[in-house]
Amino acid sequence: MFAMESSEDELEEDETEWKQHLTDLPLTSRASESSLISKSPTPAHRVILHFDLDCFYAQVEMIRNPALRDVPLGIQQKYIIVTCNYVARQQGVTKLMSVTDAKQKCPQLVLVKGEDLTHYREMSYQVTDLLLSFCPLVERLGFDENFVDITKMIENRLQRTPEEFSFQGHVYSTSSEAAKAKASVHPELALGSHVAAELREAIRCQLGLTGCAGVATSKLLAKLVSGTFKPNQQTTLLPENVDDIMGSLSGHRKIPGVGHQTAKRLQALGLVSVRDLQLFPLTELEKELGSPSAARLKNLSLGVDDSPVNPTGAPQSLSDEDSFKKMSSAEEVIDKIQQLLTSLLERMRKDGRQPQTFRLSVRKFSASNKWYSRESRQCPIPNHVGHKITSASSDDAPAQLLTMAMKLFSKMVDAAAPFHLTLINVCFSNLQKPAPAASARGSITSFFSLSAFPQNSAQSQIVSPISVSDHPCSLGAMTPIIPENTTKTPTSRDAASPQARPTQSTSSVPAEASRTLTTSHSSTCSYGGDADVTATYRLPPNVDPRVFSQLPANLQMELMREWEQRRPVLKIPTVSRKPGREAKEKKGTGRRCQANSLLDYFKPA
DNA sequence: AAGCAATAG
DNA sequence: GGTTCTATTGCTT
Repeated sequence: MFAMESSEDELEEDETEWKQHLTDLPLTSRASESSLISKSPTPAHRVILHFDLDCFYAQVEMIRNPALRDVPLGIQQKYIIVTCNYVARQQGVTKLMSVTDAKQKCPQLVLVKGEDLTHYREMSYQVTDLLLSFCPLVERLGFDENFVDITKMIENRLQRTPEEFSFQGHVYSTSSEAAKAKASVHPELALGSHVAAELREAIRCQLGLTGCAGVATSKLLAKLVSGTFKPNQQTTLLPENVDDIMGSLSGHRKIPGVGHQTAKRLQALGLVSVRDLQLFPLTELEKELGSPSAARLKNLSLGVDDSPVNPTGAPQSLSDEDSFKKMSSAEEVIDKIQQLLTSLLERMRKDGRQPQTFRLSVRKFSASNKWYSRESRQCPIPNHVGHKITSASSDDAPAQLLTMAMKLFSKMVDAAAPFHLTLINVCFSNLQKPAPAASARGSITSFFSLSAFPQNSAQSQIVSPISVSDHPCSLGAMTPIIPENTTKTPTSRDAASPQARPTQSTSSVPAEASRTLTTSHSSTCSYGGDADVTATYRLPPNVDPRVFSQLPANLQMELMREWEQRRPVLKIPTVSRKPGREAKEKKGTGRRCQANSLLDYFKPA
């Protein structure tokens, strides 16, 4: 906030020298041009949308309790206001302000506790899913932002109806009069602005949320431009104004990807403004940051970003954490880990996937090094334990995980000596897709869910999205909330049908399935490469070979790969336990006894 | 595979 | 900047 203002005088002298280097820089990436297998070489002009919900947590709470609409509202986590509504902002409350300061600024401020992210997380995924129902290329950034690559959609629509558009919303640094003339120069962006407006309207009428959107040719530019008019507005950036918007940034720290550490290193080189970075010789920058980072950063400073919108899919890890002033006793630690595990296990069970690794993190207090330092230890989750997490019947998963947690804990903290923790985090990662149901119906269902998620970006691009104006929301007469669509759209990804992240291996599941899939599946049986596949591989005992052979070949391979993965490769002995101790823990004779045995971890060695 | 640093909202 | 409660990516071993 108090970053030094750039003193351009010092740097002025060398500018001409630097400018020469500047001309050597490729202004666009040529990477895709040399690709031999390029089904779709990245088009010259992409259309990227960035969506950013207004004060997201506050909006969610105002939906849950409409009485909060017109009062100054702050969302409180521990002793800080993490966000607040616009009524509160008018009275001087800001993000990340301490509760004390906020109350002083605004005595009538209403506070809602926001440490439990459940509702925010759920609403966040509803927004992403809604966007996914229009277009398969959606990338999440935190809980309240999404990128959408609508290039294909725009191309299709422009070919079909080459109608003339003006812009919806603002156009960066150009008057509405001038914008009208620009619409024919940049029809993709003009159309993009209309798509952005319709998607914002869909989010508003189906979910009740408002937000900003940015329309541009890259993620970088879409994100930078989306915030220029707030709240609940949108703006489009034209290519001719790229230099303007980059120059408008108050410093290189404002470039997405330049965090505190990078900013410090740049400042050590005498660089403060974005312009400084643009003019600094790449070779010099490489010495400080390494070649790939330097090139990327320099391009970003010039407003050049060819990074793709990577479909996010289901989360790669689930974690739960709590922070506190001081935790220094064994009993507290055990109790806290138990609490965290309980809620994390419930989330894990709803997700349906099976975690393969478990991590425990702590933050230790140290007066000198108040700095952000966490330590963590992780371990594989033995197969039998992993299964108990999802198959809800078994009740002793918590106990086993607690035991594992305490083993990990003892690797970080010598509990025999005094300790002072300020945070504990538990995390499941390496999440594996659940085994598909064995019945025919189950297999068909999993066909739906496997195909419903974009498997990779190249394939997904082929999807011809429904026209935005076909969406129920824009038909006006439709009731909100439930899209009247077909069977299972990606919109309905939920606890019942979690989607694992798209695998990297190229699956040939037809991408059109995500949109054009209807109830008629007469064709699916025609693939039948039955004898070959079923003969060469062993199917799990609960799978009917006849049903399996009727599945499309690509799905068969998908399933085989999964089963290969989860086959009892071997017991991983990393959590080695002594037989005696294990026996003692297994009989859950009660919480008291359990805790007592766990306290062993705190005894002197 | 493990652990951490950096970045993000 | 760091607070909070997450989540991702990339580096290093």
